[in-house]
Amino acid sequence: MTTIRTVAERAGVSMKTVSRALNNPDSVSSNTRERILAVAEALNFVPDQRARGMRLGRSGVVGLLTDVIASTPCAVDIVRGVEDYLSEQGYSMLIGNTESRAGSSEAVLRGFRASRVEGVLYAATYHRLAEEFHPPPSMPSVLVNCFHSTPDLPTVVPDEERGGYAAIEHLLSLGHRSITYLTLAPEIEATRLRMKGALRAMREAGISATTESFAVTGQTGTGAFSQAEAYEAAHNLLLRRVRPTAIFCGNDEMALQVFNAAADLGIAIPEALSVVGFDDHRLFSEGMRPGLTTVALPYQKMGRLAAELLLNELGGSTQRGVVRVDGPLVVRASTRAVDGKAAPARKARSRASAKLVSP
Amino acid sequence: MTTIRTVAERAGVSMKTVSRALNNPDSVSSNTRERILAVAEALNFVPDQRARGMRLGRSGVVGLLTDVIASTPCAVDIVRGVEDYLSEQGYSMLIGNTESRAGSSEAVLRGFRASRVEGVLYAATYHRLAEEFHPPPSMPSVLVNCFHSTPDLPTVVPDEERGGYAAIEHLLSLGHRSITYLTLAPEIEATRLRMKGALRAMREAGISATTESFAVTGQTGTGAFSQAEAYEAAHNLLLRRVRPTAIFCGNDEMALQVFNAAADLGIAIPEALSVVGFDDHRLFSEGMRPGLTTVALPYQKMGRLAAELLLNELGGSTQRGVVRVDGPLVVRASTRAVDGKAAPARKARSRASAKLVSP
DNA sequence: GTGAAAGCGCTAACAG
DNA sequence: CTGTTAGCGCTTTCAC
Repeated sequence: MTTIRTVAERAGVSMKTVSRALNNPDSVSSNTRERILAVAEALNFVPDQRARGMRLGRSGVVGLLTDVIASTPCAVDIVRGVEDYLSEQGYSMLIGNTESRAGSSEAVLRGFRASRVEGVLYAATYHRLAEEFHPPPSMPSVLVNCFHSTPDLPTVVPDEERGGYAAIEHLLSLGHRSITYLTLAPEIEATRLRMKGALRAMREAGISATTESFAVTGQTGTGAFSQAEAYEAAHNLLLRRVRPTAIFCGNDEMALQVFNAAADLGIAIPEALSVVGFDDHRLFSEGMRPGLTTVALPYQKMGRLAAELLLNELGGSTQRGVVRVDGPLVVRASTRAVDGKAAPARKARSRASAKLVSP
Repeated sequence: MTTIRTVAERAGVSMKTVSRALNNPDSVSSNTRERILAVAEALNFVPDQRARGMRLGRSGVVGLLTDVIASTPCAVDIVRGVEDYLSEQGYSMLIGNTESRAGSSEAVLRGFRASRVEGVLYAATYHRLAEEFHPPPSMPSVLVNCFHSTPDLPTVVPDEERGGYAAIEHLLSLGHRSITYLTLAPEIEATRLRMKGALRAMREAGISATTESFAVTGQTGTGAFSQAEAYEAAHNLLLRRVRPTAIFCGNDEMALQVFNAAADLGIAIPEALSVVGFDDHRLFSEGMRPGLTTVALPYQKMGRLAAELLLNELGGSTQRGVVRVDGPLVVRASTRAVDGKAAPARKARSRASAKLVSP
């Protein structure tokens, strides 16, 4: 591996001049600068980030700590967003996973400290309280897709309330009045917030609704086996004497179970029933027939923003508190006006699903 | 940040003795060792990996370069597998994404070189030829889920041929004789290899089949919009005068389109049609009704193995060539014997889906 | 505009 | 068994 010394010798200057030519070009005569850069290029010289960092007192590395990233595949978009921004800013990203070490993040954080990361991002698989993460003092931290009871940490989460509002507002605009919310487990933060937004939309439309009259719990836990529960809940819901004309689901998987239950009962979607999902897992929402209208979770944007907050904090900013990021409602073919008119498509990609409707 | 010097002073020994106590405990009297470790613990001392690496001539860091990780969420399991093994071995992992820099991996690799990574893993989103990756000389590299025309690189890929064989063998064991393979785009490597395995299974059962008689192309590209194509292909297939009793699909999304087409035509799965998928995207395969029998892609195992190969190579081993990793056939409820008997469940988790069949 | 020396935190080689 | 010296590759004084 060629070093700055080799470059200096080959260019006939001192090491420091090479260093200057690379880091502060203006402080070197353009003559020698060109020569140095040419030599560096020819030797394929890349300065050692570690040595540089040691001298400068900053590593140029940020650590990303994730919980069980596997269970919600789309959460990788968080990682992408983080990586995008960090690389734009000349930072490198170390990544570590809590799961591998039996739920303890201590070992990973120790590794991060050993690499002298300048800050840490803690990303959760789903929006939740993350008390298990103990932000190391002297290591600026930002929470992504989770939050802390002591909210003095910068935090980036999806705007669940707006999501719930947007979904219900959409259904109301299509003329639906008999709407049910098939929720995720009630103890989940997302459930509470989306409910709030959904009820607000109902109220604003002059429809009286309470949590009790409005919600059916489709999922009592966060495990993988809850899809059977969701099917049963949807099935029972669709057998009610007064059947809703629209169902808003806690996530896209649950929407799929609503599709399944509706198919088994001979209820056509969207003709006899409109369905809205949440998350916009594209494999689902574009693959289902009809294409699923759903609220997207803005994971990539959240990742970017979180990285930005962290780097700002490293730069001296002290912005604290929670930032809520808006996710768009993606209208596809699973929602339709009660009088039979199709919902207006709002996104280009809903065309693909539209084609699926009448193949 | 406390350094080894502070620890040395507090413990009343030299820096080198502290170093020894940490890295080569036996070379220090147990007496002073205990004292040193206690002080280090109390000061929350973590040695600077960068300084250590500079001195030792090894960074303890490996780079993982991915292409467009977003499009196939389950490929994150590769990352998990890699991270698991690396952290077990005391390595850190830098991660970089090609996509962000307009398809060029040069910038990311430069960053890796700057951090003096000891080796690089290149992971692709789907099994394919990856000529765009130019393994930097002097940086040991391993390919994951992709391969190179000059096959002197260690390479880890799924055993597609065995997967195709396992799927068809399963259907044959259920008595199916009229089987069609709804393939991914024919130019994809996976298609060719699975076809090979599938045809071998047919031949061994004494059934004559050729690519032409056996295959229907359900997807001509790798883009997201191909689901409409898959639906149409499935639809046409199911309208044939002699309809197959079983369909083997190129992936789980296509299996979903087969479900959709079958539902629209009033064909019951698995009673009148058995369906096998590929990938085992669990959100799909467990969420579909009936649960989808599918061949799992062993991404996590592949990641682990690739990391292992890389570390071995760093240790001097020179194992070259392609390693194929086996993925299990996960039997759920979408396949059934032609005479009506249910398929024997082979995995515990198929119980969940089994419940979904008769809720 | 450029160079010499010192030091970031650590450890291998050589004393003692 | 333990301490001293030198140096990994780089950059910041402080001279010239």
